Amino acid sequence: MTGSRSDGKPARLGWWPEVRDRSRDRQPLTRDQIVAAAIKLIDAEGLEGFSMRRLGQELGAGATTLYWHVKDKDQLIDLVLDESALDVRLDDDASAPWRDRLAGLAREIRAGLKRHHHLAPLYGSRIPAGPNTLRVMEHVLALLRTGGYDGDKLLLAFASLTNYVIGSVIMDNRALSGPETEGKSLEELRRMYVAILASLPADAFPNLVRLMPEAGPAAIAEDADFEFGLQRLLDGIEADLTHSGGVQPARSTRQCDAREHG
Amino acid sequence: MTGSRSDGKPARLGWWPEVRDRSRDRQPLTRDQIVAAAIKLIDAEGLEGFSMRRLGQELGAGATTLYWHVKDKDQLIDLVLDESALDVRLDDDASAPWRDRLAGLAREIRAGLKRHHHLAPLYGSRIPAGPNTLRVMEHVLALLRTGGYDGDKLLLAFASLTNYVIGSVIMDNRALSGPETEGKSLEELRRMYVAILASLPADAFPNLVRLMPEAGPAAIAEDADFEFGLQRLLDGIEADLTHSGGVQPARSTRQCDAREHG
DNA sequence: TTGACACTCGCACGGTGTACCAGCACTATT
DNA sequence: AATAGTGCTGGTACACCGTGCGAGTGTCAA
Repeated sequence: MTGSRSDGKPARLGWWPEVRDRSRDRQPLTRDQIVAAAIKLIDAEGLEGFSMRRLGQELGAGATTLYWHVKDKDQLIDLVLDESALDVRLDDDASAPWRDRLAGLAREIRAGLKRHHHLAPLYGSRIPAGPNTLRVMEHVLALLRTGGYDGDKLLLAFASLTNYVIGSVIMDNRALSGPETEGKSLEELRRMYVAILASLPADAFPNLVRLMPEAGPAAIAEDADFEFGLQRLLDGIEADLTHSGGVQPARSTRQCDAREHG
Repeated sequence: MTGSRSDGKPARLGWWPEVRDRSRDRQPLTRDQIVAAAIKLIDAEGLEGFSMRRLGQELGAGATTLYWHVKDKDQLIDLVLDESALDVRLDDDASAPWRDRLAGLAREIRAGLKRHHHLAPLYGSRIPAGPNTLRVMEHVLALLRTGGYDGDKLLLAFASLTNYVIGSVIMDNRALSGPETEGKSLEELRRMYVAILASLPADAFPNLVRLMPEAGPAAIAEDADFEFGLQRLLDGIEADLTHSGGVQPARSTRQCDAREHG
């Protein structure tokens, strides 16, 4: 990737200055550059392959140089997580029915997080509060308010949806990115699970053994489980809103800054 | 903790054999002992404080001794996770309405996992398939089948519930076990979040700023969000069952080994 | 010319997981 | 009784990690 280093040539000392990363050698490194490189590195090699030394190397810099721009590996990861939240697209169609908008938003968040699926395990241990993450949260809250949620229930509905979406991303990730599942096709994965479950003792785990043979490919399809549960959750939320006097038609209550005109 | 070692006494050599961990010095170490000690250590000090050297020390053994009984730190963690699944209590009241049984089961799984809340981040990166975990899964599947689920939808409903429960445990954990939130009371936590959210720019995040002041203590109460979403999810599931011809009275369909007689 | 400042990075420390292997206490076999 | 095996222990060593420290660089202001 960097200039050839070990190819004998004396390389015209000082003329073509024989360096690795031209773009950096004059300008100082930037926090943004570091975060971007970190995301790229993690996307490419997963969290295992991510270390400060390795990242420095990737940037053509010494490992400890990074500490001028960033307090910690921890802080860097927080920055990475928040930056990755930028990949959640928040354009939603304000003319669509409220429920569809909410479903679409949930799907977009999930899709955005899955764009950097190696980050998924990190959601389990830190609570990001960067501007980009907050922007996403704000958007969800606004939409929930538009639907009629308020006070206690706004918080409860918000947390429930978050639980579900994050949970689905995490569960997906761990099913798809183990060392032995990495890069397998869906059909291969299905066969693998069938084999594993079929090997279980049928007397102790009758339902597990029957599970995969009975379920067709549609049930294994990407997002199928997420979509099913999402619809059930929205069923319940909708019912809750109508029951408790809230309204769910598209454009009734106060706007609450839900970016109706995007 | 161990016997006094450096207190001058010759210690009656060989009579009271002056060792640290009596129970071990004759019998060899056991994998079960190791796993148990690992859980205890993680419960006490979190994942940070857990290393092979530290664990060995805790057992009065050399660090590398553990590798005779266990392949990897990775494998050890898998064993720990599966062992911790034993703390999920699966006694349910077969005479209760189906929906209540399912809710109770979900609550129990969540409660069981939260008994070792330091393990929560690990659910994000590995997919446990030990006997105890499978036992829990089997139980959920059996109950879902009792309710009328089958084929594709059985898998979908199972995955949805799992997503939600695991997600809620993970989100809870990360809200409650950061370095700055550890051991705070609920009221303190609430105040903390209020302060954080209140400090945000109100024009960019109007709904986030209003969120906490509007939500009363009931919305912050432990399990409140979990319970709300669970009920909404079950609303949807129930509706789905009645709509698609399934039945949801308590004791109708085939038993499917749901341990009706506990 | 002299500072001050922004920035880079080599060195070193204390930690990690774990491969390797020499050693121990038994038990079974000769 | 001597020997060989076998189950188990743990010390040493290696490669890697995050990161504090401080000596170095280049640039710009005074």
